[in-house]
Amino acid sequence: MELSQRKRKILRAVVESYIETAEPVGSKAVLELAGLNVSSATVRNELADLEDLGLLEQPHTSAGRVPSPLGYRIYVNELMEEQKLSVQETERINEALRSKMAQLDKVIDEAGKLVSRMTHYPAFALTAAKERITVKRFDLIMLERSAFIAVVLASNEAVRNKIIRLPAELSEPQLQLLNALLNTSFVNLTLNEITPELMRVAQHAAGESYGLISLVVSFAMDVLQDLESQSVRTAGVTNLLDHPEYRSVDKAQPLMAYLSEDLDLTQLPALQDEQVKIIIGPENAANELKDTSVVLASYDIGENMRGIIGVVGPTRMDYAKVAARLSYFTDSLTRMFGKPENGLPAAQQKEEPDNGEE
Amino acid sequence: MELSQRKRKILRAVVESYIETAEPVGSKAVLELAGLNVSSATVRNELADLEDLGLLEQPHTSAGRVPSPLGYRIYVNELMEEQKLSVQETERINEALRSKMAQLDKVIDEAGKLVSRMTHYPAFALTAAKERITVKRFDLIMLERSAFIAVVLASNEAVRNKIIRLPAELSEPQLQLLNALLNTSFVNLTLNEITPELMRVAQHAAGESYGLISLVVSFAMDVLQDLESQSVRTAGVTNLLDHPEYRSVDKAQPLMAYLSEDLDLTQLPALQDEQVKIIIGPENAANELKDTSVVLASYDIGENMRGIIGVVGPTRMDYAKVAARLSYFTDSLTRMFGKPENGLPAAQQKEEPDNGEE
DNA sequence: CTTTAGCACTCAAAGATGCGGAGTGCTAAA
DNA sequence: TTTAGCACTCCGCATCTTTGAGTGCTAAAG
Repeated sequence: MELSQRKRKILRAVVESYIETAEPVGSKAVLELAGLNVSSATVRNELADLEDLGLLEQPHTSAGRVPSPLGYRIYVNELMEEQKLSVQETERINEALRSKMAQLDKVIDEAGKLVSRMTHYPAFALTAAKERITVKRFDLIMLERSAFIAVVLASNEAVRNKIIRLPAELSEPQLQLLNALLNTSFVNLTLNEITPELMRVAQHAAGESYGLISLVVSFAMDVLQDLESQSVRTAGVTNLLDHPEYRSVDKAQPLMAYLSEDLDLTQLPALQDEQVKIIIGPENAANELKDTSVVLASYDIGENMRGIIGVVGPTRMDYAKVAARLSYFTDSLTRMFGKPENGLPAAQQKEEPDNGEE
Repeated sequence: MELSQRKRKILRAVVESYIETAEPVGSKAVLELAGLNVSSATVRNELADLEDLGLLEQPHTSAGRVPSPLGYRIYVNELMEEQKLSVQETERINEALRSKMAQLDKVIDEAGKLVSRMTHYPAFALTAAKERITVKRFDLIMLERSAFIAVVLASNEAVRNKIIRLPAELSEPQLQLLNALLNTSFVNLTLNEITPELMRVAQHAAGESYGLISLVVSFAMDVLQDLESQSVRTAGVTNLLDHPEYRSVDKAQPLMAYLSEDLDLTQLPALQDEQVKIIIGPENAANELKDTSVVLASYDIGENMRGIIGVVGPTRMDYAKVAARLSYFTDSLTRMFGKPENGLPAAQQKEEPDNGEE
């Protein structure tokens, strides 16, 4: 479908005005905004054409026009101009990243908050493993005679630990033995490769040990589970209330509840690398989002993890602004977590963005 | 101030009816609810008296009565009946505790969510150290030639770790030396006892080491800071919208923003042991809460940590219900985290509610 | 002294009415 | 193809009215 230059100008004017004011746009307003040298009647004819094409809608006869989802789609694909961030703004983002993101664990949490604050829309953030995660190494640290710390290093460089207490005492050599056994039998296995049989065999090899093996291994399994599971975090849900389409509680409530409680990630579309994806209204798989738009972007944490950040807002969302901020933000994150090329420079910066534990 | 028996009955009827319906209560309604054998005119006289005493208010002449904050206070202190939880409900709570709270770290998070779900009001949860926390022990685990894991065991039994990468290589003996030095110089010190001088001295004692000491120690300081800082978590904020006093966005928005972003804990009153505290409307220190009530209860995690859980709602909150659930919940938590009396029974249960790390 | 019945009064909430204005579609002329 | 003109539509807003729940007061009864 080819639109005339004038129609494109008009469509763009309608979308941008509606984004700004949330009021239906009339022919006179278009005239000014698009800077056309024709009369309002001409514009009206064009508007009627655009409506026939399904790009605009009329809330009722004799009201101005409002973009339809399809209209937004065309705007986003063809008419929208890339927004540049101001230097100020990029600095604010960088500053926030530097100070808040030192701990890997806090990334998801803080990322959502920051993006939400930047855009004034609710945001969510999640990370997911790119591949199955395994235990790279076990370390057991003696604490007292009847307790030790189990430290698990996972394939994605995450480290987790737990104090394990025993119903009996244990000697240092025993612990060493156990440690060695773990490091030979349970390393480089994905979650479902760790079978009960394997446990039984190892148990047997260890001789006694009060089911010690299984205590440590089941902790390791918890860790793997946890690392592989996507955890979502939602932030800034109350921002919704600032936008006129959610001034009524009846409108806002279901969406807010969905966002803060049942956000369903399986409904997200696949995401290409390095790309901002915009999903407009009914394009959303989730019913709760049929009247809202979602802007998504992804970032990489090292080699094995990837995260997604999304912004949710009314279809009348300022796509240009949100997309610009989101893509700058995720780019910065990816850069920040870029793997140290040769294995050592990370520690040279004063605050190392390394793999840390909470 | 002594209230006649009849006045007490009437006050109670007004409060309970208003709690349930959110509508001003008229003389006829009181008549039925309180089961009095007098006429409505008599009740009207009594209502007028109660209003003079400052326990009731009238939204406008010729509307029914509504409890004043003082009225709620008297109701809470003298008239409210302890609610019993149903067996079902206690079972639901216990079940949730068992399955969700295995990890210490998740307690705050989950506690807020659970309480919010139980009460249908927003809830917040936090923990705080009872005393200054110190590092009990350091362990350094060699990873590769230029990286190791630092494991810090804190005095409250929390364990934290971090991978530390170096700009140069390091031998196992060097690492051992470093480890020993840490365990002699930086153990049992509170955050502000770790001075720059101390660091310099240790640095010097270690000879070279590329500022390694300071890398590990500053990580330890981060950990101490983190463990001592109160972290708050808010949950179920959107529940507010279910209550008629927040049907208008203008009412709901500021409170929701306050709860999810700037909740200020310093404004909480001190809390006695084992007690549910109810703060009604203007009794709150924070301005944002002047029109809402807060129900607080505390629980203990082992010996050194204590947590607080709070529920926020309109002054017309179902105090009896909320207080009952909250106190049952915190009691259960305290019991669950009760220190293993003799040091070993914790591991005997199948899921040990022990000190774990995320 | 307390309680009651009766009555006039008040006020919010909800419906009815009317008007102004923004914006349209259509027609006929340029 | 564009434009001016005009009748028409319909929302939003303000005004007015009605309704009904609930009050306070008074005067009589217990």
